[in-house]
Amino acid sequence: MSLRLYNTLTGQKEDFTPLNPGKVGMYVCGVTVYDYCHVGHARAAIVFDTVYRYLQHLGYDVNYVRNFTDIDDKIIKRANEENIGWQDVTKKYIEAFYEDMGQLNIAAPNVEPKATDHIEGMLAMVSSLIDQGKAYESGGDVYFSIKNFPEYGKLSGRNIDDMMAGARVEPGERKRDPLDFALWKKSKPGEPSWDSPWGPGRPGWHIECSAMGRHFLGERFDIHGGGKDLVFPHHENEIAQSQGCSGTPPVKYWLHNGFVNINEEKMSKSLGNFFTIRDILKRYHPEVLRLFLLSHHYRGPIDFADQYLNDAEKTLDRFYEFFAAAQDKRGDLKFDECLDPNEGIRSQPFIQKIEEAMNDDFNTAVALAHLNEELRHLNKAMTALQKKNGDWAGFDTAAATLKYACQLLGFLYHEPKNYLARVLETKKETLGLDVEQIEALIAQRKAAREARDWARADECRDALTDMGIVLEDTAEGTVWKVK
RNA sequence: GGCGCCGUCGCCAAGUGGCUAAGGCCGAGGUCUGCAAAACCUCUAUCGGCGGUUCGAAUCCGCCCGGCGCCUCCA
Repeated sequence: MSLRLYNTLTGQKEDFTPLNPGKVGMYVCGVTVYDYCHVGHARAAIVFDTVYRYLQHLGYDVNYVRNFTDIDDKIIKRANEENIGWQDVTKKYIEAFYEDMGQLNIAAPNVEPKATDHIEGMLAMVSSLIDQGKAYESGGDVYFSIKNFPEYGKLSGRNIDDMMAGARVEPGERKRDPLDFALWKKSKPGEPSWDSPWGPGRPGWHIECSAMGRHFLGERFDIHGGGKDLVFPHHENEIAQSQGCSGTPPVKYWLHNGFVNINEEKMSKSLGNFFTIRDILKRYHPEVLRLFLLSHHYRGPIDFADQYLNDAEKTLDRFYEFFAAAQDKRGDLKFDECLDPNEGIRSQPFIQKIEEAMNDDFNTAVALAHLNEELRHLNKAMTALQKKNGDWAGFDTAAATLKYACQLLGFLYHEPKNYLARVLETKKETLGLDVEQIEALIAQRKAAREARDWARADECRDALTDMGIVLEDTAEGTVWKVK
């Protein structure tokens, strides 16, 4: 079975057949850099990171473009509020974006263009649209003329007449039809501007992505992604502009991820119910957030709450604890080296199960179910091998395969001991644990146990239990963790 | 008002015409352990309601109830 994916344009799952065999051109709408990213942005980044990783796993040569919108009303507003230059705003938040993406282990796209570096391409498209009679200049603005693009609405499933009925023109706009949208905006005094045949101004948001996509990926490419909220009007308008210019639908497959909700309402700036990525990462490991987001299908909504992150954390802990234990048993063995490069990871039966799940429109939830099952099998195998001191070769390969599969989904990139230490460190801080007291109690318990004073030993543990601390007696001594 | 989505075990979540309805968390019992923990084993749902189509439906259709999104900037 080969990859099938849900195409917003057709409303169906379709077989994925790239325009050029073996190659994939993919454009994903990035962020407007006027503030820190929230968990909703993280979801989009992680969803398309997963798509990117998986396409590469399948052997495609992927050209992945993700842009920055670095000129926009909100950026200008922000700059005015903070009384700094608009480039200071974009520079600051682009840096913050890279920090967040780095933390989340989002693979870098091939190109990350900024809109302001592609003004010329935008001007060329706008001019072309005017020449073809599909756009018009009006008082220094340029608008796309909806009625000259009969297919308008095909992505979002709307028809022009219905939309016309409900549309209104904002005061100050110079449109012929209410649905016409700005390709170029005349700039007000003091605002950033670029010269154009229609006077100084700046590009409309939609033309940015059209121009950058076309520049890097051509007039027609395979995949265009973004959040569901971009379907209309942003992506609808991209189609109108690009197809208006070239005569060709610009994108073969449109992919859209669902929202992150808080108490079943969309997380958004305007509702004020958002958490920034950096807020969350103060309390949870980045891979916890990723695992949580991947435990749901990418197109559906996700409700966000600490409880769910806690669940994901427990799952992730199990994986790392397994690999920490396996590493102990296997000494200096590097699991990565247990896979025969000549044989190819894709021939592994377990990987084929993962592929079966992922081929079905990136069903990461099912893939995770397989990972959990495999983890259980390997825990069992590890215990059995230890008892019998059997042949570990099969185990090593299976563990290496499991690790590969986890990393395919973007987690298990850390040394198990480092991960576990980092999680513990975070909890010490967030819970304000008194480590000295904990360790003193553990020492007392150790002394009591050596004296075979079980009653006293249990008192120590009970005291720790009340503090939320769980003890584990291992061959190397007693370790503790937070429940 | 227009378009669309969702309602599956206490919680999260796959499954969208037919094997015993995945998986995780929580809970119960067990193996192991001085006792625990971890790990492992076992157990826990007939799919919002009603009606229909079908040999057969959580899965298709209709109606109802409940929740949400887009239609303005938004991942």
